Amino acid sequence: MVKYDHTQIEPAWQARWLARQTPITEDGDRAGKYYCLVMFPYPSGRIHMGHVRNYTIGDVIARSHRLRGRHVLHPMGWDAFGLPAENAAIEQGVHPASWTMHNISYMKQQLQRLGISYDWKREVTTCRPDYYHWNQWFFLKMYERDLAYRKRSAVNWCPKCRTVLANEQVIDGACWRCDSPVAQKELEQWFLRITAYAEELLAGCDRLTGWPERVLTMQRNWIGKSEGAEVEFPLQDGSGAITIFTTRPDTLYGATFMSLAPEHPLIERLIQGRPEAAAVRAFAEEARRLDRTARLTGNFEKAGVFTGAHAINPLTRQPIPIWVGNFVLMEYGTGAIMAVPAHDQRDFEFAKKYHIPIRVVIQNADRSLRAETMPEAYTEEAGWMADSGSFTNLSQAAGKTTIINHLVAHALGKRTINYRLRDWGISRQRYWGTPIPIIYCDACGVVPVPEAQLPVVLPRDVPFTGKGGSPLAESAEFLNTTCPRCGGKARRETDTMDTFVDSSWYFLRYTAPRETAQPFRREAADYWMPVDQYIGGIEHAVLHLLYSRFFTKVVRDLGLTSADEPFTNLLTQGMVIKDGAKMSKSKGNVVDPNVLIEKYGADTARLFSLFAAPPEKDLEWDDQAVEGASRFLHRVWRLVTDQTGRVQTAGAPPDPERASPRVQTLQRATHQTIQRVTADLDKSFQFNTAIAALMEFYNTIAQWQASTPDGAQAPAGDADDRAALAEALRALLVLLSPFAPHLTEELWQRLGHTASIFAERWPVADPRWLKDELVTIVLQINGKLRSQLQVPPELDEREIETRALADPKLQPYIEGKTIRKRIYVPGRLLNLVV
RNA sequence: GCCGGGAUGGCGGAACUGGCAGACGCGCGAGACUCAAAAUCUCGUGGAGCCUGGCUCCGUGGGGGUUCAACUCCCCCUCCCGGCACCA
Repeated sequence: MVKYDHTQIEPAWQARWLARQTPITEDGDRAGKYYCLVMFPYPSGRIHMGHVRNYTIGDVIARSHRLRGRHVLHPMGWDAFGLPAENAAIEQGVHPASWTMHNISYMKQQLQRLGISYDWKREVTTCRPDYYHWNQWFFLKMYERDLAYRKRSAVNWCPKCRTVLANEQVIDGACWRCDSPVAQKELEQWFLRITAYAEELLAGCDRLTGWPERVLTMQRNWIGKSEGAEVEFPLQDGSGAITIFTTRPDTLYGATFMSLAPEHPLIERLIQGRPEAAAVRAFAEEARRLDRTARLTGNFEKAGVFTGAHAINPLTRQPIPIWVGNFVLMEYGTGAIMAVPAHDQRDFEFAKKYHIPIRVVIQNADRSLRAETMPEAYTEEAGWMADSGSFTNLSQAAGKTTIINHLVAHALGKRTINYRLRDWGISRQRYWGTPIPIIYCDACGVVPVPEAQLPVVLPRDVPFTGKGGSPLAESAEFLNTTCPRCGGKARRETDTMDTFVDSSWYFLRYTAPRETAQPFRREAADYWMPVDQYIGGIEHAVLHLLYSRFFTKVVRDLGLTSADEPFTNLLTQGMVIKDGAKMSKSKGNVVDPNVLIEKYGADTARLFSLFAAPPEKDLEWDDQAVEGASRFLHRVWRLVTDQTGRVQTAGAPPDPERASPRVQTLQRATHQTIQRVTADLDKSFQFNTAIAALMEFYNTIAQWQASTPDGAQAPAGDADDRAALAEALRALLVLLSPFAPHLTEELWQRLGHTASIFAERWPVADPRWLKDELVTIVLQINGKLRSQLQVPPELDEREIETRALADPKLQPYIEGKTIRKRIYVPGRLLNLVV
């Protein structure tokens, strides 16, 4: 017998698959298209176990759909711009381009060693000018449509990465990449107007039924829609008004003061010449200096200062004091709020602290609220309007709409919607990214680079000092240019784009990766898009997944494709854990995929990473369980190679009617396994149970084989027996092939097939074999299991009951008792209530 | 605080639409092979008790409920993971 030697088999098949020039993307086309995409990696150096798991999941999905006759697109590429390359340049003196390209070729080779079936002819690398050309092109299109704009604003600054971060890239006040605390900085920045799509991005969440609920929740939270009204509060001195945003216009009669953000532009005018002026300035100054992380977490003392000025409550016509509050955010709403102590907990505390009146204007169900005795604000959106002029006694809900209508009718305010979502700041003060295609001319101002001059190529000779500031500004050759409009002296924008721009449309580029005249071809994109199955980590729940949805909508509105959403189904796979923690160099719990592949082979690595846990859950690494996966593959190898002689010349298996009981047993197992594995893959990618079913199937075949009558052992043994075995082994191999492609391909050839196992069709379960010959009927007395009955499935209820009543094990329970009720579940159980 | 997800043997995890809880794998125990070990193969393996065929009771985070029957449905609670959070 030949031993299973993955070191021989795997490289040989990888070479043959690669050499076979048939474009795998064009295989199939019998049952429609299927676009299977796994988030492309940043080429950081080498593949880690998380990648192994991730790409294996994608490969099993792609291979199984191909076997089932679909036209499958399964591409791979590189998210190749980014900071690590630039840091390597600063630390080791390697150019980011060489560092990146070197990593790509190494990681590509690693992916090939895993036997992942990518269509490498469609490989996309974002740091190449043929790709980022189109980043620039999209930027210009957005600029034309006012979806890209420049503004000076306070931005998130990571002091370690020495660059700006988008709001989405600040996690708990720290940099998403390096965890450093984020500072505020005033800078001129380019923004993409993602807020123009806020409503559509939010509404789309309801239709993304193929996405995990928690990702949708995160996106909804992030967009943070709140509906309400903007209301004008006239200043008492008649010199204008303050506009506030509120979600509770029904509480307007209870507004007893106002608060402005410390940055609010109106403050200076309000305090002009008042005795409070100095104190207010000092307070605002201090509030602005408040530690950003404290401010982000709300972890500071809420305080305010009275400006001395008053505004008029537009409904009560009463003057109310205007304060400045350190908790009011200039970035949200209008930077000014009306404060209703009785119905907002924060306002309540503030009013108590500064002795400001509290007015109850919404009563609870039993109308028992009294301003003097309330221990806390009543914030329920329920109850009855009180003390609210003509609105008194309306229900809270009716009051809300009626008051909004009243405000609109009297031009006191308007219905508005506010979003938490901010525009996407994309300027980065780093080198290794897409140059922003803008030119600044002293005469003409901001001038976009004409499309014909794209791409604006990233220059290679730039000093990497690590001192901060945009490295491109150091390159005189890049910086100095002529104005495309007037031909005069001008300089280029030296910031580069956030790398999330690159990954926001790469899935479109895969549909026509070598296109040179446009980002992609419409027919190709319309054929393949949307991605049927997208696979990646949960860490991109808001970042990449939100940006990609935004880009897709922009691209659609540019008339380039008809897709509304990029990804129909999303699978977020769990992390790979060892010793209770995420694998990381600093914790020293890393398993190197190369070592694993050398020792056990890619098939074992693949099988284990799918078997140990369902894909969405974290996977706890277990070296011993890896051995288990390897053992299973060895057993399959031995079983098939031992039986090759008997199986090679076997004919077709017999019909159920004329098969011997022995043959029936195996046939039934074969078809039930086909059914189970197919269902597990279809349902929700339950690879773990699919593999378990294959293991059980192996166990059945091996036991069946061990019980073969002596005479049948020979190659010329019983024909039906051999035919059933042949069918079982063929099914076993094909069903296992997406998981363990090398082993199954090799065994397939050894069974005498000349074509690849991947040219095979996925087996279809024959319904005639799915019925059991005997079913077990559970016998219960009062719902407790007391006995079992083996009966043919077609046996009727009456006969089963007769047999049950005769069952000696039931006698102690039914003797001398009256049967009050019988519950019969066909094919499952009979429950007698006594 | 709000939202989402979760809790099942020693471990990873199964269980259709309410119908035999613990599939499959790991580990562990016993045996076979071997001079021996490794590898491999066979059998056993939720807990407790009676007893050695077998039987009984308990058991899916905790407490109640619905039902002939609950890991599954309903109510309350605890703990864990993730997200959001002075957002007006």
